[in-house]
Amino acid sequence: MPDSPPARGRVRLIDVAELAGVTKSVASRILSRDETLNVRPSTRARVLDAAERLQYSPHAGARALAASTTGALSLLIPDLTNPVYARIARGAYQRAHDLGYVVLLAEDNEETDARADFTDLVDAGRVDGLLIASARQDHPLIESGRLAAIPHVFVNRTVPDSGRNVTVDLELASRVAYEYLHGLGHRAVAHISGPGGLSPARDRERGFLEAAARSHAPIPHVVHADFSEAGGYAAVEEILRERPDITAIYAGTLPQSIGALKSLQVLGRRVPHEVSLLSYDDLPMAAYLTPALTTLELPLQELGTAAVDELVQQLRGGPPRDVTLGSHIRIVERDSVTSIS
Amino acid sequence: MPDSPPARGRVRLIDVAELAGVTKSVASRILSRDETLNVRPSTRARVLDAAERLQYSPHAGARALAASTTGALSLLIPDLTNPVYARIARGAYQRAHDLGYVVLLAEDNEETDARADFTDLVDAGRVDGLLIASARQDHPLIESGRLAAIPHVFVNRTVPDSGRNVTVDLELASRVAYEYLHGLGHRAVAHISGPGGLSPARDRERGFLEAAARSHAPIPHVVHADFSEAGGYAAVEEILRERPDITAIYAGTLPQSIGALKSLQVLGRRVPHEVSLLSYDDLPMAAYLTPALTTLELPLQELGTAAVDELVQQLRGGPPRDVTLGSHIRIVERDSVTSIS
DNA sequence: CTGAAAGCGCTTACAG
DNA sequence: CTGAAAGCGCTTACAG
Repeated sequence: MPDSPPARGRVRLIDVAELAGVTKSVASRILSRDETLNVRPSTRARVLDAAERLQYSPHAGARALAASTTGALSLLIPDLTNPVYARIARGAYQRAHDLGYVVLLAEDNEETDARADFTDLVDAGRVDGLLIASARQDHPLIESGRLAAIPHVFVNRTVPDSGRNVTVDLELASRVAYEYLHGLGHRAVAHISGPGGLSPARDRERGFLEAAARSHAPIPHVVHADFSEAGGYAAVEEILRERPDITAIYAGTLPQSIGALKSLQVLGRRVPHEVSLLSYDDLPMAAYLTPALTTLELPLQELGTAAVDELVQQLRGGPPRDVTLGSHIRIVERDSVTSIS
Repeated sequence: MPDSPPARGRVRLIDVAELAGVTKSVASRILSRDETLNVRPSTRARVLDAAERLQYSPHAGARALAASTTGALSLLIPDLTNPVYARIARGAYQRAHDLGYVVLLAEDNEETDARADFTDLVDAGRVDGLLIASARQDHPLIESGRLAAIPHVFVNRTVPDSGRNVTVDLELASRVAYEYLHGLGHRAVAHISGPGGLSPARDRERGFLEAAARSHAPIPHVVHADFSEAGGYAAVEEILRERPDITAIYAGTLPQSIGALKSLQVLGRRVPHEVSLLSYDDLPMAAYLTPALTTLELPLQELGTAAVDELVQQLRGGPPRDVTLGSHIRIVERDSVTSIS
């Protein structure tokens, strides 16, 4: 018959220590998997067993105070409604969990107060490190220099010279995109990029242009637009006004593609027979649009995973470094792209 | 010339106390806005000023230990990629921030380990309360009884007899939907509901059926399907097979609507001329589909706000209660619904 | 109106 | 191989 658990309140380290017949010190070291510790196997077993029976879970705050380590990471994303980030987040959650960390997700964009988030999470000592996927130009956190105080990585964006960018090889991805279109005979192609100088957009754009140059093909027509349906819609209007000869469009995000599709339809250009549309990033929805979208599939979950790996390496004293993911990039062929006959 | 901040490490309560020339006790009480405290206004001002100058931010862990209060709430959502939850989350974040809480978002579904999340967040003492929007049947947390230990509310779902459900009035919403279709002359209508007995789906369905009964109209044909594009696609196939006379369909989620649209098109039924499609929940994307989707707009952000309000009331000692949001429900008319001529 | 002191639940040198 | 003790940064009765 097992001992009855403590009458009320949380079970503390002292409770498991007493159940196991040791002191807090030993119990603590055993439970935190201190490798340098030499204990009799039977003692270890008793402690582990006691913790199990009492369902012991250490108080995060107490541990944070004593060891100045929280076991938490924060993931800052620019837009909760964007599925791209949801998938990065999943990869991050899962890996963090496996490594014994919990990840706290926060939305961080122009409407949101980055300073406040930072205070609530970092200054308040709730997290050990930051995964920053919030693609803002001149991000206030970067400019303020406050990031220096805490380990961090940039995910899916690149901050020049930071030496801690974890990204998909967007140039490679865009090259794959270009060469796919080129291989189908398209020469008059356009690209719907992002607004201003956001790094993912910039990299996609550069890769696309370079691939065209490498093929000695005409320079693609690039249009800057919001990462939204409305952005894609307006971009297509502009493209067709200035370059009515365009036969293929490469859009930077799925919402842009949806807007582009609509615009093409309103303007009476049939997809793919008159204009082919290739979308960046694959999602289930792409298969259900009309026509079903041909897309570029990217290793987003892996991106989240890699970002956590890098951050945890830093927490363990390793140096920050850039990581670029180049595999798992492929075209998912559906009905929105066809060859030039 | 201002005093220089402490040389290194975090600034602590004792630092601001010393700068202000008082003890930690007083500083603590002033900074935590203890209403029962009588201090000379000048003392209060000195302390507040010192905290400001030193950029003092209390250590969350230390506070959690001493006061057993964390200032954090956790929002559990079933699917990060679903924009419905993103909008609830936004409402929640914003209100929580205004009330001095931080909200920690976590994805909680079948693939995820709810027990682990609970341990990491609740047992570890990282949060004061839970906002549970994860619409799972027989949720392990509910069954285990572990929720009894922590204040919580259910958001956008209803757990019978829990007395702490914060929801949009889905029956009302579905009644609005039904009456809209009915008013346009539709009598042979179908509803794409959710899988099994999930509470939001059940409530939508009931409201829709009741509205039909109240109008002495034929009973709508109800089909159960996954909350996904594939679910909507399959549902339409089934509907048209069994009830080829249907003139209008009411879909429970936007992804279902996208799948339904595709299915209708593949089966050669023109929308809206042969079949009208009304979608639950409005998002920017709806306007860019073809045809643009007529939708039911819901107060999702308000739902997040209300949920936080209720949870915080509980934290302040108030009793849990059910809250139903009935306003801000309206039809956004676009091109996927037309009248019976 | 303000201060001294205990205590929240841990970790971690330091002893033995 | 194990224990005693200090200390992390707060809050909160309790005194005065």
